[in-house]
Amino acid sequence: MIKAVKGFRDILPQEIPLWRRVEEEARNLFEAFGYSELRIPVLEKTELFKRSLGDTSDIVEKEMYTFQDKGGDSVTMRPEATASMARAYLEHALYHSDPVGKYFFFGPMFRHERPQAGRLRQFHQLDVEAFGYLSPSLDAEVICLLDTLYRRLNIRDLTTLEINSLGCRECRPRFREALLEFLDGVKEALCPDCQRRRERNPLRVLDCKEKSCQEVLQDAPDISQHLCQDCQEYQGQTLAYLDSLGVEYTINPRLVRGLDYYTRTVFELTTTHLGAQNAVAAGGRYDDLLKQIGGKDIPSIGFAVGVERTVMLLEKRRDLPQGTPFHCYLALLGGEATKEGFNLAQKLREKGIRLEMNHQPKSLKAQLRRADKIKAPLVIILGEEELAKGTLIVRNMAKGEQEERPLEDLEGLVGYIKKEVES
RNA sequence: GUGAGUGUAGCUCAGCUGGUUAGAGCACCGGACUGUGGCUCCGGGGGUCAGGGGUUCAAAUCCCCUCACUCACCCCA
Repeated sequence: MIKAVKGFRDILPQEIPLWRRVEEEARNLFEAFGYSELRIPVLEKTELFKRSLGDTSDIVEKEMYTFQDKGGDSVTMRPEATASMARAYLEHALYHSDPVGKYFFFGPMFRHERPQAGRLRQFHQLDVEAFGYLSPSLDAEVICLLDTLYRRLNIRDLTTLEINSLGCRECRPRFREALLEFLDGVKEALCPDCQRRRERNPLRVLDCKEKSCQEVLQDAPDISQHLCQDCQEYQGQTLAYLDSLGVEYTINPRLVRGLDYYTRTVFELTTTHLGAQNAVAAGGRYDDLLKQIGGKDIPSIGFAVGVERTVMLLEKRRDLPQGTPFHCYLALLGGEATKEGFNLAQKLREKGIRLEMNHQPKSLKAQLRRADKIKAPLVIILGEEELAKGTLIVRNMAKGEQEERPLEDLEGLVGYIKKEVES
């Protein structure tokens, strides 16, 4: 049997209500905060991701779905949305019509990783980007948006918000130097992974999970001590805005993000409820990215929400939303009644009744059993007897009562069904 | 890419140190109740025991290989 590709999965009907809950809550909230939906393509030129994520990042080095299209171009299925959003923003010169561009996106991302709990090769992100302003109140607003989303979803208490500043193009390199110097002195004591990180992305050594590394790092330089005056003030103001809103967060000077393009404010929403994958949403400021991919020098900030992981948190709650219920089930007995019922079903559906009908010659018992299974509150019974009399039976399943009504009175029937379903 | 674990019905699993027709619960279909659901009782369909090879009189069970899935490392949402 042909099965789905590894790391790619179906989202079955019973899971859909939770997905819709997340999507709808997010859309409403994003729009309330002034963001417009912008839909980006699945495929981009490979170059876009190489330039934005950095050549040495794991995503670019080994996780991208990259191939040659028929024209010979190297193209890549997007592993994240920010680069594409920035590209679209620049390509359409949206900065001409408005100094600040606030956009959101929802869709699948692709990374060729080994799947495990909370990690798939095709996964979904909700993505929020604000292009144009370098302003602490904007940073605080973006973080507050994320905080509000999880409070609305009633899972904020399952998460922790961590914030840090990575510095700007002035002070970040200086910190990097200081860190490299320190790591050079202790390199023997580092785990093999950190030996490698030291070469490729030294900041990443800071959040190594290895206990021995964390001990060695006790005396590592602290980024907050290396921030320039501007960055320090910027972070101070951002945090002050968050404090004034009462957003709960912790400052984590060891928080570094995996992607190269981040500057200044970075943040992560993590959880301990999802196995080894603890990041639920994450983002930060990327003031140099737009220039890096060949555009104008426009400061920006954004974040991405892992939808599967968020849905998994929602599943921790017992108040799961149900799917859309039916109004009624149409049970039919006999060939003539089936023909008549087929037309009746369409008439009722045109009137807005959510109706499922029987399609196979089955006993009334079997049809009622199915009506019960799909939780239809009402069953319309139309058999040869009713047809002969020009009537039909409407049965209220919860009450176990039923009444006979004239077949011709469609308006009356619709009104009756709606009234019964309400009660 | 590395490591570990697990593969028996649609789902969750039992099947002891090899022993005859491979089981249960749930789900599905039907009957008891010829046209009235849920509860109960009874019955039914559904399995190349992941695949291949080996050991043996005999393999779901032991050995080897392959594949798949899961978890973890790595990385990240």
